[in-house]
Amino acid sequence: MKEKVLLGMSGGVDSSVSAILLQKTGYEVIGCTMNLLEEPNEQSIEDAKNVCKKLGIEHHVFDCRKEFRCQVIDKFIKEYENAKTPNPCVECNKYLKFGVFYEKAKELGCKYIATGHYAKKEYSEKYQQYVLRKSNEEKKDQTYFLYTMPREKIEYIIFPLQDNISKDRTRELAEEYGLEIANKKDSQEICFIKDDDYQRFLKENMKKQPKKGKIVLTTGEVLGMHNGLINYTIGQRKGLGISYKEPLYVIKLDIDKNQVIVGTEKELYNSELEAINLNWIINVENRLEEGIECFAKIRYRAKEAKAKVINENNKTKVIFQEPQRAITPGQSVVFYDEEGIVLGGGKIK
RNA sequence: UGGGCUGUAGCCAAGCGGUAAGGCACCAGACUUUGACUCUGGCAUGCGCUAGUUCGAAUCUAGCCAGCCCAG
Repeated sequence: MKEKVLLGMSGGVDSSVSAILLQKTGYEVIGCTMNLLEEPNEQSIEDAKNVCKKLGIEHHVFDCRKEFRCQVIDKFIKEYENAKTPNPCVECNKYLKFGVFYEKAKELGCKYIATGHYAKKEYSEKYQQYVLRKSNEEKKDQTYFLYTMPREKIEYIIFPLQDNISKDRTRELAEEYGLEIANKKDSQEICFIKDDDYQRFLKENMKKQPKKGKIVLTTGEVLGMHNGLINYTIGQRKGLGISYKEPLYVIKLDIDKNQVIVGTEKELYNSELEAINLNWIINVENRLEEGIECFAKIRYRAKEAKAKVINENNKTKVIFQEPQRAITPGQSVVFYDEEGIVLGGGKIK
């Protein structure tokens, strides 16, 4: 009997091609689209349905609006209220894909769940367990968003694209199989903000309105005014509206004084951070007292950097060999071993 | 009021007789399953104003205007 897989389908190229690949491998595929938004993207659902129809597989739409609202959107807003810079995609994977979606799969009698992520799952002899590993397509690798995956669930997730060499190849496959969405643009920006204007979104959805405050140079010199901390993030250069002899970047957001602290590029570098809300995929917690040597990545699209993760005074510190640029509270830090296997990750405090 | 200095794009600023560098800011695009960063491109027919000298003036001359400083 064929094993049943529940595949999350966004209506995009990656998840559609995933459906084909799963089917070819011999799974019984059930497609599903999670409806996350108050104003659903009908086109996405339609596209996913059409692909399923073409392949002759079942398709379901799950209403996940409530979970998405409270686990992703509300948290996103709250983080900004605390002068952090959240990454909603990380939360969405944690609560929706590995949470709601996984439960739905069980209800439908599926042993596995699958997504169109660019990431690898494999059994590791070294760790004697299933692991998450960086995709061969380094540029598209999405393991950064997936580190919250519970250790025991890894065995049951499938990334059909994992042996695929590239995004271009994915599109070729879509073309070969005659999928109409083969040339659909990659998704990007924040999915729940239609016009990509997250500042407007926050102003409309925050309880307290952002307050004006001072923009201060690291020397203490006041250079101008800002329209609310929500409009800024660490490392930001654009939108400061200040002219200076050299480019200025946001170094720090001071929530108590309601100030944006700016400085020069070299003031952006730091060798240390504190991580919270950690999730370890590989069981290395017992080595945290002595420190774990690994490669840490502080933002999507950043290069991993040699670092040591160590517990000190009940805090988890990450100490980098080379200072890192613009370490930003609210973003995630993800740890890899030398082979690109995800050890775990956490949030930057 | 006398003496000195300064006036180039939104800001800073080169230029010193040969046809307006650069930086910041801003705008557009690329990149991107978050926000940033980054990259590429755009951005003064005109140099406080008005005359003049010159083949040619932001550059020299005169007058005027504005700001700053020092004297009273």
